[in-house]
Order: sequence, then structure tokens, then C-alpha cells
Amino acid sequence: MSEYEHTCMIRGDGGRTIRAILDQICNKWTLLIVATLDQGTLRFTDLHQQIPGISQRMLTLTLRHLERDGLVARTVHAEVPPRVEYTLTSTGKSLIAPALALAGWAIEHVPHIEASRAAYEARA
Amino acid sequence: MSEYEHTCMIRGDGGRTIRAILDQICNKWTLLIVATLDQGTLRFTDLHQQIPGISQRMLTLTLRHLERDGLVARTVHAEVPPRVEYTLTSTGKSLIAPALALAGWAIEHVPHIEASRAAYEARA
DNA sequence: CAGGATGGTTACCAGTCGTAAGTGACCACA
DNA sequence: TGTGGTCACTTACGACTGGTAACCATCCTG
Repeated sequence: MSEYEHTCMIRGDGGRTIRAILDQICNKWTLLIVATLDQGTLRFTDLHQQIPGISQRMLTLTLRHLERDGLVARTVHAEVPPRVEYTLTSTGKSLIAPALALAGWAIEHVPHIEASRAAYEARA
Repeated sequence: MSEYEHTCMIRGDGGRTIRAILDQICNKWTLLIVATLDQGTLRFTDLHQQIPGISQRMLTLTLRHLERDGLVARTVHAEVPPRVEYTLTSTGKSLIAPALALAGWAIEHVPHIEASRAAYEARA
């Protein structure tokens, strides 16, 4: 498939479906959580510690969404203290490669973007 | 670079920088606008028509952000009626490939995600 | 029985998004 | 003269979402 056809595909059906999915996947925390879970199974607290800046609420909400969308499996162990483990499903794992592509792009272009942003602010 | 190192890179510095950038790039409209601009230079109205569901306000705001970040160049022609052209910069063009990767993933997994979501809703 | 660990939930506020209407410059037409 | 149209925005405002901080329930340890 050519790249042009590919962009058309993005915009296929007016991009409504893609937009709806991307809107969920591509938010502030999702990619970061998925990337973190690439290590393997992790508990709630592990995630909370490894992802700096996320609140318990946002972690809970994002994990719920990921679980709902079948990207993450949630396992509750009936113990005390409770133990809840999160792990990527195969669908979740398949998101890693594209997520890395985007993250790689971001890393590569952060300096340029920040410079551009600074210049823009100075102009304004 | 191994995939593991790559995910570490995503999370490097706690993922703060990446998160900040991704937070801007990876929102509801940005990828769609960039994909649309892959066709070449477009005017405001063209974009508005080709991206269904976007309001003028959101289009303006998103284009301003893209311009600020150096992904899109904005050219105003001092004519009447006014003519404003938007085109991708080289940085903007470089975003296309990773954006396609993510969009391709989304397209591929939409059925599974929707099924999973439906099952989840039914359970709840 | 105080305090900690675990995995949350709730209340509340600020910021963002979406809708709809208005703006200003000019031209075509009547 | 004046009515309407084009273009690219801008503004006002209500709805929704994300963020912060505090609270909760259960059990174990000291």
C-alpha cells in the first residue's frame, strides 16, 4: 500500500472511526502506561511509582479504559492486602511498536519543537 | 537499539518530556490534520471541509499549535477575500510515518477493541 | 490499638472542548 | 445604495474532562 493510500485510509469514512479510537488510545497517559507494562506484569503501586506525575485517579481511570478496550488484563488476587496485577494482552503488546515509533519521533524532534515554540512565544 | 531500551527511552526522565510533547501531538485533531496536509498545501476552508466534525474554532486552535511547534507553515496572502495556506514543514512531514503506524494499528484493531468494549459494557 | 500497606473512590475546581453566533474586509449584483 | 456572499477567524458560553487532595475498607504488625 502506498503512503498516499495509507493517509487516505486514516481519513477513510471521514476519519471518524480512527478519530474515536485514537482519541482513547492517544491520550496523555495511555501510551506511557502501555510502554511501562512492556516490562511485564505489574501491580497498581508499581505502575504508580514508575509513572511519575500520574495520580491514583488517573491511573485507575486509564487502566479501566485499557481493560475495557482489551489492551490490558486485570487480575485481582483475593488476598490481604489486596493484590491487583495488570498485564498487556496480545492486542496491547501489538500497540508497543507503533507507540515506540511515535515516541521515537517525539524524542528526536523535541529540541526542534521546543526551539520553535520558544521562537513563537518570543514573537508573540 | 533493542525494544526494551526503546521503551526505557520513552520513560526516560520519567517520561515527562515525551509526555509533554505527546500530549500536544497526540490529541484528537492533530494527527488527522497532519495526515490531511500530507496531500500538500491546503487552505483553511479545504481543511475544514476535508476533516468532518471539526469546528472552525478547533481547526484554528490546532493549526496555531502546529504552527507554534514548527510542524505546519502558515502563509497569509494579502488579498480580498483573504487567502491563508497551510503546509507541512519538514518536521511535520516526518511525523507522517509514525502517525501512519499508529493509525494503521488503530485500523487493524478497531474490530477487536469495539468487540471488547461491547463485551465490557454488557458485563457492567 | 495506632500505624502502615494496598487499591482504590469521592468531592471539588480549573482548564479544555464544542456549538453557535458575530466580525471585518471587500466584491458582485440589483 | 444596499443586500448578500466569501474567507478566515474570534468571541461567548455551557458542557465535559483532567488534576489535586482527601477519604475509605480491609487486614497485618508492633
